[in-house]
Amino acid sequence: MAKVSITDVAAEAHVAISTASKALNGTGSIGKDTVERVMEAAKRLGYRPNRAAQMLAGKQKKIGILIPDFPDQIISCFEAGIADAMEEYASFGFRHTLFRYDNRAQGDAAFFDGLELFARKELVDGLIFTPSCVSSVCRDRLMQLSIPKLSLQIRADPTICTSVTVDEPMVGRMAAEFLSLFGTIRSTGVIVGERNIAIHKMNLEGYASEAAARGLELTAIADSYNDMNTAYNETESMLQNFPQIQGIFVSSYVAPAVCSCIRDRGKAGDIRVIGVDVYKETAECLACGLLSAIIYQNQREQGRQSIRQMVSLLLDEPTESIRIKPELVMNCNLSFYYTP
Amino acid sequence: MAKVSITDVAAEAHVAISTASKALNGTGSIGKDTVERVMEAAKRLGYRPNRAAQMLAGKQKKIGILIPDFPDQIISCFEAGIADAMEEYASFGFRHTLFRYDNRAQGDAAFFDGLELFARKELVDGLIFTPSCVSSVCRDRLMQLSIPKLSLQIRADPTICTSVTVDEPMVGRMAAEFLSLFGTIRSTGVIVGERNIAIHKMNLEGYASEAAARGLELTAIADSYNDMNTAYNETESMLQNFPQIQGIFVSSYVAPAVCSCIRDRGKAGDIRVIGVDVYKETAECLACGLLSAIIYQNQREQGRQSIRQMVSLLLDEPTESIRIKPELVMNCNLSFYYTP
DNA sequence: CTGAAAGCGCTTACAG
DNA sequence: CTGAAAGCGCTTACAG
Repeated sequence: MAKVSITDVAAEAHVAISTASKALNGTGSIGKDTVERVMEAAKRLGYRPNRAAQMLAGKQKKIGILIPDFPDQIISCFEAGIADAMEEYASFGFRHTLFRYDNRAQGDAAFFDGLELFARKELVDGLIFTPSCVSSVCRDRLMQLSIPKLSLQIRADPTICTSVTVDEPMVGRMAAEFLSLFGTIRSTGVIVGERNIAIHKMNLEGYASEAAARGLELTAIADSYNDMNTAYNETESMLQNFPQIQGIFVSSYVAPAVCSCIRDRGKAGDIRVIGVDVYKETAECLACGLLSAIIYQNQREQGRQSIRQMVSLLLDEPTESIRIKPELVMNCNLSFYYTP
Repeated sequence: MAKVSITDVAAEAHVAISTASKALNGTGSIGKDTVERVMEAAKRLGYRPNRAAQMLAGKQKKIGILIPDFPDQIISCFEAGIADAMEEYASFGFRHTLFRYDNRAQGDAAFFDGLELFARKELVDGLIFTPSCVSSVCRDRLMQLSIPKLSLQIRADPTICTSVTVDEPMVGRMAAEFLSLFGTIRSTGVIVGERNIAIHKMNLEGYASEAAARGLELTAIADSYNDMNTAYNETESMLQNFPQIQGIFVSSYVAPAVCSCIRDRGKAGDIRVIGVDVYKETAECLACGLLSAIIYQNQREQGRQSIRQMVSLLLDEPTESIRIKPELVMNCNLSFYYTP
């Protein structure tokens, strides 16, 4: 099976190489039947384009990345994964520009500004973004962009583009199974980010179903609105109102506040807490035992895969949304996930 | 920062492009001072070779892979990871040939045959292998091969080549931490493959140190010699001689036999078992609860990374041995690791 | 709508 | 020891 090149395809279809190239890529204007003939020839011969040659001949592709800037430690994980993958592709001719928008600003203004930056200057060939919004305005604006798009971290409407996210329900399920392992826990509580935001809802649903299957009771649910103080207070009232609770799952990055509250109330050791994501504060809680485990949402791998997907997109290969697997972090393997 | 190419380097060093190329790659024969001048120019300009162009111009690189054929389900995981990565690199011009040697045959004959196959025909530019042996003969034979080499799954003598393996001690440590989570387990046993084989020894040492740190007693150790019947019998006598044991770590793929024995003796539920690696039988034990968790030695990632490393090696980039992180598999996330 | 030609950045015979 | 030239497989102005 000798390697078949575009020259072979062109010959087989009785056209010039340049014509074959245009037909294959859908660029320029070529006769409908010519396209058909070339496509058939390519399929018959089992033609697979040589990426190295494509990169060398075409202009260098540039990937634009638009992500939030808070919370910094977690966003940095995405960046690390992106850097990982880019290092690999950079030597093949891919470039990238990363822009962080202020996701604590009023509304979605900062997100749109970032979008304009990339779109107006036409300086990127593909865009990876984390939407700050679900509004129809956002949707429309994104639809206007004719370059390949990919949503990172937050699942986008599939009619807009494919997504790379963690498997959200699995995060909750793993937390529930973990708490059930102890055998001694019966009543549990969950502190989510904000119940009616899709991602947190999915976390919660996963937790609820797995908890039910394992005989764990879901006694109380509270929203932290991603705020440490709120989380502390909600934990306090949860402990007061439901003294039977022995396990808590914190599905956003406020687990340290929950741990503080439990320690302050002298309940450390009595209540098992499982949080999400690995960063300085959760790592410390895990090390000192206030946190029994962490479900790592694998931001690094999410970042890495988003680049791979975008490269495929830019090379016209078909792609599908993917769900990255969460990983359970205990004390001994923490070093694989976090270095002070 | 405009992209700097070999043309720029050649100009800066006042030599022809072809001379610059040879100097940079150490091919052909060129004056010592010329090489120096080119190298300096390259460094000054921050030259980074374009891989796409290298692949296109050079002859297509072929990677040879020589791995055992037993146990099939586990070796297939390595293969899957290799296929993953090759799919990516194939479109850039890399090829590969995989050969499985019979690792249940007499001595190391089959391994050497495989080695000869690749070496004699000179049909590969780089070799990834899983050594069946640690003999000095093996060592010498490998040293003779002048192509880039990489040891997969089993750590090779670093003077021979770099390795891609799991973090062996961590496998044991995670098992110990997991068993300690229950809070009710005090006395534990370990069933290893073969105590004086390096990889199993490292598993055991990791387990022992983490167990000690967590107040777990390491009551008994037995060798299974990777044989199901032996494992069954060893478990039987362990249960008999040490009835106080409440947790068992099985560090080779014979966990199903250990589970069977425990079930047959009516001890299911009383003794927590944690095994390694995900395949049909362990997946079933996990699903039915005989196994409480599995430490996945991430063969797939090992396979994937071995290809990436080899690609780097073939492109003359520096590499270091890497230790892949094991992952804890519970019931709910089993689907990420195994599909019937 | 189609094709001949230049060129992407490199390596490798080949000739000096 | 050094260099001029061909060519890897593609894309993209450019000319018809």
